[in-house]
Amino acid sequence: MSVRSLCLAILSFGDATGYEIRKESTDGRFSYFEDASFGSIYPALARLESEGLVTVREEPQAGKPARKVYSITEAGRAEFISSLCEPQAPDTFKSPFLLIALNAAQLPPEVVRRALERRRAQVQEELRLLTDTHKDTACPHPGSGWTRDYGIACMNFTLTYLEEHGEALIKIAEDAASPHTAAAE
Amino acid sequence: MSVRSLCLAILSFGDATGYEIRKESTDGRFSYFEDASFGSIYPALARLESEGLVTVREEPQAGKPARKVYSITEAGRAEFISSLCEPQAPDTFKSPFLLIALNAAQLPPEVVRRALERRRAQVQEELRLLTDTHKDTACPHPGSGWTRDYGIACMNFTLTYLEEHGEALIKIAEDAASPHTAAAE
DNA sequence: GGACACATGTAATCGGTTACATGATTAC
DNA sequence: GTAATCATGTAACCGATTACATGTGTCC
Repeated sequence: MSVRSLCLAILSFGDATGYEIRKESTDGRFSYFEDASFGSIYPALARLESEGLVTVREEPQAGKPARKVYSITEAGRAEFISSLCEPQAPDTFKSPFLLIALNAAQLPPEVVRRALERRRAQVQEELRLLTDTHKDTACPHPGSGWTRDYGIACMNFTLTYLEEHGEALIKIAEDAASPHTAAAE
Repeated sequence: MSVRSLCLAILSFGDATGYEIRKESTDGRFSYFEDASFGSIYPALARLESEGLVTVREEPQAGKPARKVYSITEAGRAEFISSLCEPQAPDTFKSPFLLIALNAAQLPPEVVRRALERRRAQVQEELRLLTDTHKDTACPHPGSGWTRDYGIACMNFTLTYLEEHGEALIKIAEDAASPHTAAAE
């Protein structure tokens, strides 16, 4: 998914500035689709405007550059919906954590322990974000409820699994670090 | 994670050619870390060799270009291990499927149904790959057992969730498509 | 006869990141 | 005082993809 489609997707949920789009793609709900930086968002937005898929309205502010609030047009919405109907790309999961886990026996136990803790914290943070969302949004799209529940279920499962099996992974690292102790056990 | 690190990671598990590295990164076990194409792998391998992190040995074959089998050196292994000790990047999950789910109410029910089916098939295929792996590899790294079990657990959970809640998502699309029928129910 | 797996490599291109440029306001 | 948030935009750079170039063996 390109930054272009990302902008369209976010704007289909409501007006936003380039700044806000970046925030949503990095932290917010849309982090599950693509994250992008300013350097790609601003040019994408300008191009979308020249193509008539979005419109801009400037809101001057004292001291700051004027906010440029973008809205999706009918043409933009149509392109977005039709892009969703095309054959979807497969979901991907990239895990630096699993690479550490895979090599647990070659690493110092503290590194493995830290990796586990980082991953746990990350999952918990995502869970927090997901459960927070449901308060403020009064069900704008019915799909967002389903999606949120799906996310919460997966994150909860992961968290439990990590808590239940994390020690086993640390033990792999410890046993490899001092095989004698392991043999004595 | 760069293609460079990916090559080192794969070679730390055993010798391989550029062709094999690509296969493992696209389909195989290493698809959880990064996938890369020939255009990036061959130059990366050449550079790693010039830096002394890997060695090559050519195996001539009749009719085909000679296989260039790469092996990791001690220096390469050291760099790989030390890269794992550095603060890890967060795990990421990118889901074209969830974008469709999020917009279920705006889409034709068949599109949603197809998306669900595609995702289900994808998870099942990953599961098959994971369960197959455990036969042929006679526990080379202890970490690979843990990683595999983790993957199987997550995939199984996802599969069950999709089977149990898929219909609800399709219903969202159907109700939005024909609100009268929904009201009559 | 055509598609696909094997096998390596280069060049053009492109999408995106990083760094730069600018600057007020608010919180610690 | 210093960091973070708000706010936009450009230019240099870079990593990676795509397409191209070449060629055999095997399966359908």
